[in-house]
Amino acid sequence: MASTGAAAIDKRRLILDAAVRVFARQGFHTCRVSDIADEAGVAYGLVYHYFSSKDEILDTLFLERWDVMLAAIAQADASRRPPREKLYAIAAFIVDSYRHDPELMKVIIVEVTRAANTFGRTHLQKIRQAYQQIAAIVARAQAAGIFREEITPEFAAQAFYGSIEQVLTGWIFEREPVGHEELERAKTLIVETICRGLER
Amino acid sequence: MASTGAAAIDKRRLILDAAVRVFARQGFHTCRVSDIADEAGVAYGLVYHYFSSKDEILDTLFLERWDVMLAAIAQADASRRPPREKLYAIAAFIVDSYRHDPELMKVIIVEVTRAANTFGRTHLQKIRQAYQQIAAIVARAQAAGIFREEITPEFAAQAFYGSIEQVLTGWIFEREPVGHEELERAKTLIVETICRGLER
Amino acid sequence: MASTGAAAIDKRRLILDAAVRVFARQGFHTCRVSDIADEAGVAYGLVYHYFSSKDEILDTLFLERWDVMLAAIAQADASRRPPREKLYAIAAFIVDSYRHDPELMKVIIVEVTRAANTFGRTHLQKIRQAYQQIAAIVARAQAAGIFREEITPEFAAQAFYGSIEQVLTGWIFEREPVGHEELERAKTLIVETICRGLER
Amino acid sequence: MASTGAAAIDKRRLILDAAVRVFARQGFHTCRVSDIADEAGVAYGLVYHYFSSKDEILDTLFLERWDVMLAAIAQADASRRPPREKLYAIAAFIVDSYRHDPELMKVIIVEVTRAANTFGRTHLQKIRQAYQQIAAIVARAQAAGIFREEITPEFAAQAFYGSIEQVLTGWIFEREPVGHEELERAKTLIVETICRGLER
DNA sequence: CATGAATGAGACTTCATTCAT
DNA sequence: TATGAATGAAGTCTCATTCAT
Repeated sequence: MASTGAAAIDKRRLILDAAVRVFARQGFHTCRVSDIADEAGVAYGLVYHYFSSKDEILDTLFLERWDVMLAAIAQADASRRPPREKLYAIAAFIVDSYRHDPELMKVIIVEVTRAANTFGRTHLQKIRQAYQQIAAIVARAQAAGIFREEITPEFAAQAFYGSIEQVLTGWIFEREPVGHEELERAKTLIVETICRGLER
Repeated sequence: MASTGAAAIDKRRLILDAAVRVFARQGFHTCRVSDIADEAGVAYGLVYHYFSSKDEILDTLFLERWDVMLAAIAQADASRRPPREKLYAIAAFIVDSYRHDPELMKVIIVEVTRAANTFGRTHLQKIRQAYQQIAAIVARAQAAGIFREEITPEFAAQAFYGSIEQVLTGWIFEREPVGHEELERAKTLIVETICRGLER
Repeated sequence: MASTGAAAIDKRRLILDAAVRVFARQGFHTCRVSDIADEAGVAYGLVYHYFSSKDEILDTLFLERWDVMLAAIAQADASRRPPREKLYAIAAFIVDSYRHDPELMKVIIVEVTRAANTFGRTHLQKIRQAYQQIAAIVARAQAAGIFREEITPEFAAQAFYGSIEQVLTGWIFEREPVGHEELERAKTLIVETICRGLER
Repeated sequence: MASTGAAAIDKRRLILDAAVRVFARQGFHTCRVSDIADEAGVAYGLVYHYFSSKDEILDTLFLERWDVMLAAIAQADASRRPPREKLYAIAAFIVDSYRHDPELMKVIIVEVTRAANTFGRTHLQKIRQAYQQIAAIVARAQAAGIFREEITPEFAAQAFYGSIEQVLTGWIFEREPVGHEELERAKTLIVETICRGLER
């Protein structure tokens, strides 16, 4: 009995994971709820037992992951390391997120971040939080005299995050999987380029 | 005959311009073909006289604009100016494109990229061309000893374009229109930051 | 060309008439929109071209007919005849309505009255108007000393209308069509019974 | 055993009573089986332990109550009182039924009596029994020379029952609860009006 | 060119019912 | 008895596309 609890498959999780694969493969608008159910190997209706709509599935996936990222950024900022290392930690986290689950990152970048428009303003708020946290790191680095003042922290955050997202977008639309080497290299290139642009 | 051609309202253009506004407002998937016809003030069926499908309207908008951008990049590259100025010309062109028609830029950034996933790979190819042209500029700057070699041209192009796109995305999702000042400033910030990161 | 306008089949009307037959046969909740389309011999989507929902079809049928009835009651009341004749005119109108289109009356009595609960309060208001107009006739007959004062006009209207509706309900659920004789007889019986109960 | 039987809450009853409230509030078609379970405070599946379908719940409610009414009518008829008093007893029983449980009466009148259509013919048969018993009372009153012969007993029963039902329908769709006074008055008005119409 | 009625496939969502525990 | 997760058929509504005029 006790073991059942542990062994029991969490159908809700099953559905979420299936949704990631289906959204990544077919796109949110192009896929049908039945595709998700099929991919998860559950009955159609069960999807609606756990989620009130197709939108809610995407929302859930986004929020789950984005909150983890906000936490990672916060943690990077909390350390006493120099700003360049903080930004490296953030870049590394995002790149590793892609390595760990490229399909989920594809869904978040392609379907949510760009669609923030159509969805409620909630996501927009969440997304901005990330920029703001990064901007705060930059601002503090400026106050400490490490980064120069000419560049506004807001812009710096956009350049930093935009560069990362663009690199990921490139990988996402590549036909072949990206090698470990290239992933690691990207972390360095991003920080190297942007920080050099920001430092005194 | 000639006079009719000149006086007659170009309905096709009317439809395309209306589509930009509708796509920007409601999103490509959320809007209906009839919304476009209504916005253009033409009959429903006329849309299908000029375009074979809803997709084709988006394709047309994208290709029209993207080709102009590819030309602008090519032109920037063709000049004998130093690389920093070439990149400035490109950033300026994109920012000015936004100033001139923010709704069109919104559609291209938000809707096309997302659709690139679902639609055929044609767009992807076109989009890559831009990166490649930018990367070529970087590569030549490296060969000339102006940019350092550590950063690959491909990544440099992604960082450059990604930064711009992110800035535009920020404006796009802002509720209030962006001032002229900020637009001009963005051009400088982008080039300043990225080029400084790339230069020796 | 001119003839086309006249000859052209009004598809909207076709759908409404088909809906009456289908609602009468299967009941509003039990029938599908496709049943209506099939019965009307039109494409599924056309139903939604003319009506925004299944509910709206029922609404339309009810309002169309009920307004005619309200007009008939008003007209009966407008005459200078004695109250008994006014009530006879009303009973006759309703019975003749049944004779003319028993299916429509079935729909209105069985489906609308029931739905009055679920639907918005609009119908309820309309339905009440009929009672109020009848009650007004009674009230005036009382003032004229023709009907006795003990019975409130509101109750008299309910008894009158309730009797008619019950007779119709009987016919509606009968397997065999009701003969002309019985229809005519009913008019007299209703008025005879109720008016005798109301007169001094 | 005996104590358990007494102490145990009769879940079946709980479900039936909850169904009355839910059907009255939302209508039979509009409510879900889960709404009934929630209202009863029992698990979803338990409803299906006691009833084989949603329909059966409504059937049960109707039959339970209608049989009581048939018995009441039979009892009224069994007495040696004059016909007017018999009819008063019947009217009183129905009005008191409403007083005692207005929601149940609403369900029976709105959802069953009018829906007899959709449901099997069983209910129709039951409903007709009531009319027939009332008609029998009238017929006997005619044979005794108390009621006049011009009005057929069947019509008389319809007028009588129809008046009552209409009054109840009025109360049912009223927003405010009906006072004791009005309830009592209705009994008298109904019998007064209809019997006067029927008597010699 | 222009119109908008007509078509019908397709998607989401609901919910009665079943079933394993 | 009691629970509520699981099933999947069915229905409403949408909307891209076609077509007759």
